[in-house]
Amino acid sequence: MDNRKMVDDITSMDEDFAKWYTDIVKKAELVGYTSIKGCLVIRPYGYAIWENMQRILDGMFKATGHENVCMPMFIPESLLNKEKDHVEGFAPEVAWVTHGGSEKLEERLCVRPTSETLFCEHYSNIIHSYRDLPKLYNQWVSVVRWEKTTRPFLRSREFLWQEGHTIHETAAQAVEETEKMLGVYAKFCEDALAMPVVKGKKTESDKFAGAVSTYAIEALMHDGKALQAGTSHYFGDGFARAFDITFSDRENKKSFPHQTSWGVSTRLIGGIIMTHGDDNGLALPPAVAPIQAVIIPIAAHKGGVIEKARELEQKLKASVRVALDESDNSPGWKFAQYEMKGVPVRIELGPRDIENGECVIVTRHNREKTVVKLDGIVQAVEQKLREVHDGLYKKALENRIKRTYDCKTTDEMIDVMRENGDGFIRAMWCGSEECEDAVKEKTGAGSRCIPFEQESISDKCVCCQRPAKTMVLWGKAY
RNA sequence: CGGGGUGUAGCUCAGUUUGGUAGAGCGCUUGGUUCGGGACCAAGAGGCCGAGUGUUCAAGUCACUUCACUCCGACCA
Repeated sequence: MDNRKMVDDITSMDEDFAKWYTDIVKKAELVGYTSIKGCLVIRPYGYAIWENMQRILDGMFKATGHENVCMPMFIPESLLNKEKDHVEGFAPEVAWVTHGGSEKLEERLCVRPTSETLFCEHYSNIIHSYRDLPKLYNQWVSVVRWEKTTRPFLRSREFLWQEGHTIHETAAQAVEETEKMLGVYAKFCEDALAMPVVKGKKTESDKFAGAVSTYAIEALMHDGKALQAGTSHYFGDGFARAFDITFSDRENKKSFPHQTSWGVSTRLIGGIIMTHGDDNGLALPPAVAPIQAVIIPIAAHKGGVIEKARELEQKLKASVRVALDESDNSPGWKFAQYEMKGVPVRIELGPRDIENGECVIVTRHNREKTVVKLDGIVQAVEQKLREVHDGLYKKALENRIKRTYDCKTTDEMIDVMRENGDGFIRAMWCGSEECEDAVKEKTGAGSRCIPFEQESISDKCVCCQRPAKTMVLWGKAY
């Protein structure tokens, strides 16, 4: 394997990970800046990744019985104010519309930071009987949160996402939905994005504004920082009471329904970059890569090369997202270019290969070269795509395992992080908010989640040494 | 929101200290030679020096304001 760095205008990730990240999003043509802080152009290559993610996720939502809808982008202030915790959580970061044309509005409108309130207003209009339940809705929209610090994909002021909103007859059904959708997200991250995640529950202080409980999937990035990759919330009947959503139940009594919401966003693209990328650029998981395989003709001016390359392209087209680069850039330039863009598989085809009835296949994540017969090219490329997915997943999982540490005291946490850099720390917790805050204060690592898969590291709290209740996953977060 | 850094050609940057006709490399265009890891030669195009106000005979350069990007914190899902 050849690990030389082939692209010298990307900052090395070991030297400056943050700079490396911004270099990648610019050089791989994922985003462009605009004159509004934190509002980005998602360029065709970046958007194509999102479209692939959407297509796969949308299929999973449909398969679990959900319907797509679309709510307005404005929320009247009075509507946002109806649920106390919710408005307190979101008010500091909403953008307001105060004028229509030159007329000042009677009531200002906020640009949706999330759409719970709109869904609730709608539910109150359409739900009357237990026969109207459940409603399993989802929408693909953008939302606005006026963030102070912005970073492409990871934290922007406007971002694309999907938000699922469901409403159920019983609490048990809503809890089941919350857990089911978290599972869908975890499966998507692992099967489509090759990104291993930890499923867990958020602590009280960290849950969504207005939720009874919040579940999340947490991923560990290459630099040891955690990324919340998706969330799923159980609301109980709190929103229903605040918005007066009622139905006649099976005993003909007035009853409050139970709700959930869940979302993932373009932030996942940031997660892909920081999970799989290296000093040569992006490395995209095949399932979402806009181009899965690129054909590079060698000595394209020589007789028969271009014709053979086009023939190959046609053959692959049926089952692979394939591109043929006929530009007159040098082969070396193209190698570097497509590596930077993270294309999983490269096919080199030159006069020598054609003579032998073969071609060279190179996989992005490890740069391994394989010579294959042109006869079996389709199967060979499909096989290589699976290898890239598995290779990316394995590499990411190994990074997480290597960077996950068990600690019994906060001093141990500090030492571990100083010696090894950031990562996940598994440590016990007594359940008090004071200790949660103190750990963050002392170590810089906050609570990421209470993993579903519990293990007893110790019987005492990592902070106060009183009896521990649960194991918590701690880490520095994006 | 606090602290640092940066805005000059499409990109990366020099020029600012000491005010005096706008620079380089890469990229781009045209033609030719090349082609198995970022090729070479020749000719060309390309700028309201982030925006605004001020000082000055004269501002990329000095002062103030503002916007954006970026890093570190705080906040945040």
